[in-house]
Amino acid sequence: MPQFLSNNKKYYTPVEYVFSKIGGTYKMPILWRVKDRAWRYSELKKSISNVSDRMLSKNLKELCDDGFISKTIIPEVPVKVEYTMTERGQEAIPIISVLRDYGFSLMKQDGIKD
Amino acid sequence: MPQFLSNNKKYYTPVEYVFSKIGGTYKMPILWRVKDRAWRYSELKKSISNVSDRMLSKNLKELCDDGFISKTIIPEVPVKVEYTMTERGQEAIPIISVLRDYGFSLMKQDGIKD
DNA sequence: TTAGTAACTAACATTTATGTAAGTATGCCA
DNA sequence: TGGCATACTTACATAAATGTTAGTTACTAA
Repeated sequence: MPQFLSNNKKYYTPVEYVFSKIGGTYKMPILWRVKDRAWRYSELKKSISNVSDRMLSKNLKELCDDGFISKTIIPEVPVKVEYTMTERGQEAIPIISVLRDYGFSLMKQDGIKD
Repeated sequence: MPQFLSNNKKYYTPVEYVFSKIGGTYKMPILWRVKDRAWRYSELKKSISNVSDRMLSKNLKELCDDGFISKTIIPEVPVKVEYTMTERGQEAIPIISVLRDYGFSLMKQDGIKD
C-alpha cells in the first residue's frame, strides 16, 4: 500500500483519509442533517439516537476544525448555536448518499426491512 | 434516527450497516485487490502494509461469510488458497471507487501529495 | 528425523472509540 | 439568591478494534 503523512499521522490509503475526517458513528449522521438547513445543537441532540453530549460536541468541533461545517453563535437568551454546511461539507453529501443507497441495497439483499 | 436489527445487533443507519460489512482498516484494501483477479493469502499479506495474520485471516473469513469474496483451496504442496470476487463483492467496487476518488480530492484540498 | 512452507489460529496486550456522570459559563427571571 | 435553560467540558470507565507472539496442521524433501 502507498502511504503518506498528515499532521504526523500515517495513512495508507485515500479511503482511510476519508474516514479520519468523516468516519465514526456520528459524523455522517450530523452532515446528513445539516445538509439543507441550519441545525441547533439541541436539535441534533434530539434527532440523533443515543448520542451523548461528549460525542456530539467532540464531533461538531472536529467537523468545524476540518472545515465541513461552520458554527454561528447567536447571543440570545439563552444562547443559540447553529451549525451549517460549508462548501467542503456539501462535497461530502454525494458520497454519503452513495453509501446510504448501497446500505439500503445490502439490507434488501439480506432481507432486512427498515 | 431510524433503526433496525440484524443478527441481534442494532443498527441506526444504512451507512452503519455498510461499515459493519466492509468497514475497518483492511476490508476495502482486500476487496480492491481481489477485484480483477484471484489473490493468494500470501500475496495479500505482502501487498497490504502492516497487516497481521490475525487481521488478514479474520477479515478474509468475514468477507467470505458475508458473501463478498469466495475461497478456493488448491491442494498442491504446500497448499495454495485463492480468493476471488463474488457478484456481491463486485457491487461494492464502485462504492470503494467513489470513496477513493473523494479521498484523493480531500488530500488535494489539504495539500497532501501521494 | 528434522526442517521448511503456506495458511491459518489462539492467547494475551495495547490502543482507539465510545459511554456515563458530573460540573461549568452565561444570563435571565422570580 | 436560587433555579432554569442552552451548550458545552472534564474525568473516569467500558467496549471494540487492532497488534504481538507463539503455536498448529499438512505435506514434502533432505
